[in-house]
Amino acid sequence: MSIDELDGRLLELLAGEPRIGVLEASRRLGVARGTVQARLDRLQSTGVIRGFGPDVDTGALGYPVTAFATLEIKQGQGADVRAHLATVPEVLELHTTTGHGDMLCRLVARSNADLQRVIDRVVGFDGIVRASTAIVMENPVPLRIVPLVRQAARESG
Amino acid sequence: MSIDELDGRLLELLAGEPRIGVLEASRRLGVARGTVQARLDRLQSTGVIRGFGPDVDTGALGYPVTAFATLEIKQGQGADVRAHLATVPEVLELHTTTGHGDMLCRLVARSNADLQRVIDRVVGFDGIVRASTAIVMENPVPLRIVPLVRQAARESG
DNA sequence: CCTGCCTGTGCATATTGTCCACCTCAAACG
DNA sequence: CGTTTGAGGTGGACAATATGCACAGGCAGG
Repeated sequence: MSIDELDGRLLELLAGEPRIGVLEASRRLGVARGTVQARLDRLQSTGVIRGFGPDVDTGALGYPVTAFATLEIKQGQGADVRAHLATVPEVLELHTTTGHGDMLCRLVARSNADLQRVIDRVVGFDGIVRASTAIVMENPVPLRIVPLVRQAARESG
Repeated sequence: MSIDELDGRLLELLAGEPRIGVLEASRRLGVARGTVQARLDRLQSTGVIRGFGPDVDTGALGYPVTAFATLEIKQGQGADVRAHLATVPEVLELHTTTGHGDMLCRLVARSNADLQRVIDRVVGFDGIVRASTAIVMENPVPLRIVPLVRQAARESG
């Protein structure tokens, strides 16, 4: 289920102009519409493309502060902590990791002051032993997949 | 730029079924098509919705390993390091932060062994003093925005 | 009263999903 | 070695649907 060069170009095109339709894509890629349709279907059914969810800017939503928190969890409390964090809207993402901490989560808040409230809510839970927070100042490389897709496509051909 | 309750429901709907069109959305929300169109336009022009980029699963692409690396940067080398990291396809995201490290980046790799290669490439650069890596084992809360959107919508009404 | 927003509606155009027959290439098979 | 088979691409067709755009009317708050 690897990606070939055409898939790569298709993904790249979609990443650049997501609203473009199958027909327009086929024109730009210089292939038949059915081909694009088939590729898209395959990419979606193999799970390479999970979906086309709207890309929401939390800043514009009123949550301009982003932070990452590393959490240390009490033995055996993992499941409880996960459940707890899942109930906090400001927790956008949660990973369990190896290394010094046990979990890493991405938070947002309305302000630096508000971040304190969010953190209190996050760590105000029994299973969490320690938390260390890093506030994001700049985001020089926003989440991107095009370079990786390009590499994946190249390595398959 | 805040969000009202209708915007919230629209975003939620789009997040759940991104491929649905304006017409279908208007049916589900019980409002006129023009209204949905206007709301969508506004959400996009105010930047709340950045776009509808394809949600690519790096695992399905052949990069099942995710890791977060905290980097400590030599004074004044920030710009160079940013430029360096931007050239590494496996760097999906990069933030500059407060706290113990100076930067935090999200990496992917083809395998744990491959991760070593990626890390070597990332830290094999003059401006980087120290790096500590946390490998992601599980992702109990994948990137989500619905709960936050719901809260933002509630707080505006 | 006026402005902004939503509604319901209509229209011409473009796109979609889904068929089909045909072609080519490469791999599997006799 | 020649042949069969299958997968994938092509170009074209079709009805059904969605889109962009425009319009007039209703309703609320300033």
